Amino acid sequence: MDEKYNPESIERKARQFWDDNHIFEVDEDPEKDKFYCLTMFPYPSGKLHMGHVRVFTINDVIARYQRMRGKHVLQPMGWDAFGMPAENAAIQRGVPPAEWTYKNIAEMRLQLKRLGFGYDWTREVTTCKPEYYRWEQWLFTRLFEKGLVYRKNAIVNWDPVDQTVLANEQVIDGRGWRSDALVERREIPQWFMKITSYADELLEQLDALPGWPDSVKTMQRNWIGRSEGVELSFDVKDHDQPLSVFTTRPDTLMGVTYMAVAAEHPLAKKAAQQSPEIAEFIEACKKTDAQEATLETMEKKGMALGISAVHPISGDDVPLWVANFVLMTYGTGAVMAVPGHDQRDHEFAKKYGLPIRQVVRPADGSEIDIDESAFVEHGVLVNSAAFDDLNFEQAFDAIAEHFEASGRGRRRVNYRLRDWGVSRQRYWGTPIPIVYCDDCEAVAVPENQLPVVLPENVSVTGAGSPLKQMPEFYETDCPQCGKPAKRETDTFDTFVESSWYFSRYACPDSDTAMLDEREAYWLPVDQYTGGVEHAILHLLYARFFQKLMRDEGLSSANEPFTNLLTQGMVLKDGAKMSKAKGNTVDPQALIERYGADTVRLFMMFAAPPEQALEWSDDGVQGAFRFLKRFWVAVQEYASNGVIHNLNTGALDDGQKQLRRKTHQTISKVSDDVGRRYTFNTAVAASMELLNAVNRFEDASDQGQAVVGEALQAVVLLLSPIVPHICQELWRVLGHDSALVFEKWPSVDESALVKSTVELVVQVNGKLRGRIAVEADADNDEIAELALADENVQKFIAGQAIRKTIVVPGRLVNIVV
RNA sequence: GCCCGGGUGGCGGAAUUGGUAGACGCUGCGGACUUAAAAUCCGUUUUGAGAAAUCAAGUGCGGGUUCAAGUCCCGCCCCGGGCACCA
Repeated sequence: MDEKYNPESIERKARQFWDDNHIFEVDEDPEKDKFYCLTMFPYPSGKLHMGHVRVFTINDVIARYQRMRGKHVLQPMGWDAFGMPAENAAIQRGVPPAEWTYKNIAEMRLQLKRLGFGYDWTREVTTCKPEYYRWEQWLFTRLFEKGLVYRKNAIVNWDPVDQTVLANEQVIDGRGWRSDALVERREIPQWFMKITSYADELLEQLDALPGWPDSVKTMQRNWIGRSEGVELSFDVKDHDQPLSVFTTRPDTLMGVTYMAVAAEHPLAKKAAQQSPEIAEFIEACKKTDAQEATLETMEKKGMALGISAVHPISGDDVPLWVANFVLMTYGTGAVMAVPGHDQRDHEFAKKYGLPIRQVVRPADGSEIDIDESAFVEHGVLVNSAAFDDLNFEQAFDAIAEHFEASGRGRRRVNYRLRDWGVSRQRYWGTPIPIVYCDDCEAVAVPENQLPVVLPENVSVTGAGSPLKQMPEFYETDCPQCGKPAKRETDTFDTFVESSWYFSRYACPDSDTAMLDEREAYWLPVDQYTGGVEHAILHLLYARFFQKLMRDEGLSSANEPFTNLLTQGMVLKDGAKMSKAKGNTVDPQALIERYGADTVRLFMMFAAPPEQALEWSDDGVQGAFRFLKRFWVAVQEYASNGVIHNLNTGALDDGQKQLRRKTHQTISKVSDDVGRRYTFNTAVAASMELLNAVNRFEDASDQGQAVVGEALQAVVLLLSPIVPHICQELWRVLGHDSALVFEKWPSVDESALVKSTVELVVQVNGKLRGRIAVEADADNDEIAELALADENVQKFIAGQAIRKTIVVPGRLVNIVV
C-alpha cells in the first residue's frame, strides 16, 4: 500500500495512460451521440494565467462528465495567434512576432498537458498559419463578390507624434501610450462587413437560444438596438441639399427648436469657410479619441452655424448648430433637437439659451415644468397644431403619413449596430486579400492566388506597419487587367479569426475547402465556455460568421453555440490579476508544488463559474489537504480488503443512513455538474460524504460494504474535477478497467426513503421549535404536534390562533 | 453617460421554486500527538445577553408586498464587466 499521496508520480502515470491510449482523440462515428465541448481559445501570451486555468478546468470537467454520460466528446484546443502583444514584444525585444508567438505556443501547450486537460491535440488550430487564414481570405473574396463587404471612411485614433494608428487600449486619458501626444480623430478608408444586413436575424434568433444566459442575450439585444422611427428631411436655406434626420419620436416634431450636425458634416465645413471661429471649433472637435465612453461623458459643446433649416410643418426657421457629440459616421451625421422632451437636448438648450417648447403633456393630466427638465415619456400632444390631443401611436402614424404623402420622409427601422470595420493598420494579422489597380480599383485576389502570405521575417519599429515598407509584399499585378498594382497592406481585425475557428476544429487538415463534411457531424458546439468580457463582440461576430458560412453553403447550422457558459475573472485582493498591479500568481509554481489536481480542485471549489473568483493561497492548501484525506481514506479502506457483497436488505439504521447520504450525494452532484454547473457545491457535497465516511465506525462486513460504495461514489463523482488521483484510487478500489471508461453513477431511489422527517415550527414566522413526524403524516396531525411543542406553547400562550400554515416536508407556521 | 452583473460571518462561499440564513472550505482560538517543528487528528468560531435552556439583532442603504423576503416590487449607494482598434 502506497500511504503517502504523491501527486507528481500519480499524475505522470495517469497522463501517460491517456496519451498512450489516445483516449481523447475522436473520430466522426455516426453511431455515437456527439458532444462538442469548447472553450474560447487563448491568445498565446507566453504563460498560462489563472484565468486560463479556470476556464479550461471548467470545460474539462464538463467534457469528462459528458463522456461518463456516454457522449462522444470532442474537446479541441488551438491558438488565437494574431494580435498586438506580439508586435509589442517585437518592438521591445526585437524578436519577430512569428518567432515569439510560436515559442509561446510551445510553452503553453506543455502547461496545458501538465494540467491533464482531455484535448484532442490532433485537431490543434493556429490562426497565424497560412493553412488557416487562407480560408478567411477566401471567404472574404466570396463576400466581396456578393457585395457583403465594402470600403468606406472611418475614424481611427491618430498619434501625430508616432505617426501611427492607435488601438483604443493604447489611448490613455486622450493621449498616446508611448508618445504621450494628444490623440486625434482621423478618417481613413477601411473595409467593412455588412453585419447590419443580418441585424434582424441576429436579433430574432436570440430567442432560439435557451441555453444562453439571459444577461448575454439582453446585452446583445441592446447592442443591436432595433428601433422603429421616421426618417425625415428638412430644407436648408441657401442650400440645395435637404438635411435628413432619423427620429424615434416623430410625435415631438413640433418641439424641434434647433438641429445639430457633426463637425465633419458638409454644412459645418461650408460654414467654417465663412467663420474662423467655427473652423477653430471643428478643429477642436477632432482633438479627442474615438471611444464611445469618451464621447458620452465629455462636456457637450456646440456652436451656431448661422445657417437655418425650415421646419417642414410650421415653416419656422430652425437654427443649425455644430456639436461635438454628433458623429458623422453614425446615422446621417445630423440630429433634430427637441429640448422639451430629450434630456441631452434639454441640457444643451439650457447651456446655449436655446428655446424649449412643450409639445407633449402627461397622459394622466399631471403638471410638469418643462423648463426644469425634459419630459421624456410618451403622452398627449399639445402645441402641435393639427396633431393636438393625439397620443404617441396616433401622432407617430399621423406624422409619418404626412411625410410619406409629401415624399419627404418614410418610416424606417434603425439599428444601433454598425457594420463591422475589419481593417487594421497593423502587421501581425491576416493580410486583406485585395489589390488596388488604377483602372480596375479594388479587386479581390483570385482563389488560385490565395493565400496572400504574411511575410514572417520582419523588423517591427512601432511607427506604422512594416508591410508598408515592403515593396516585395505590396507590389503586384492587377488580377483583372495585369497592370502593375498595389496590395492592401492592412490586415484583418483578429476577431475575424476567432469568428470561425470552432468550425475548423472539425476539419483542421482540409486543404481543398474551408470546411468539409466533418463540420456537419460536430457543429453546432454543444457547450461553449469563456469569459463574460466576450459577451457582445466576439459572440456576435461569431454568430454573424455562422450565418455567412451557412449562406455560403458551408454549414447548415443557424447558430454556432447551443449552450453558453460565461465565467468570471480570477481576482487577487479584490482586483483583476495583472502584471501592472503586481498581484499575479503563477499557476506553474502551484502545479509543481501541489500537483494539477489540487489546482483544479481549488479552482472549482472556490466559487461558482459565473462569479469572480478570489484567489487564496490558504484555500489551495485546503484543497491539497482534502486530497490527502481522500487518498488516505481509500487506502485505509482497501488495506482491510475490498468488500463487494453489499446486501441492501440487511442494513442497520447507521448503515442505511450512510447509504442514504451516498445516494443523496450522487443525486446532488449529478444535478450540480450536469445541469447547474455549480461545481463548488458538487465538491462541497462530495466532501460531506467523505466526512461522513470518516466518522462512520463499523467494521462489520455490511458496514465496510456501505463504506466501499460511498468511497467508490466519491471517486466517480470527483473524477471530472480531479481525474489523476481518481484514476489511481479507482485501481486501489480493486478495478481492472481504467476509470476513463466508467459510467457516471446512478441513484438508487430506494436508498433515499426516510420514514420520519424533521419539521421546523415557527410562531409568527420566527423559529420556535422542531418536531419529528412520520413522513406520511397529514397536516392536522402535524399541526397538533407543532402546537404541543413546549417552546411553541410559551409563545402562543393565551393568544388566539389566527392561522396555521403547513408546508409539507419543511415547516409549520402558527400565526397568532 | 449607456447596457449587463454583483454586494450574505474575520475570508471564499451555501441557501436550486418565497419556507430552518451561514452548508462546505479557509483563517483564528483551545486541545492531542512530538524533545521540537512540520504534518495529522479532535473541539470551537455571525454579533450581543446568558451558567445553560434560550432570547434579541442580522444578508450594502431606505421603503413596500406576504403567514413567511438573502430571494419579489420601488427608490438609492458602492464594486466589477462591456461600450465597436485589448483579447
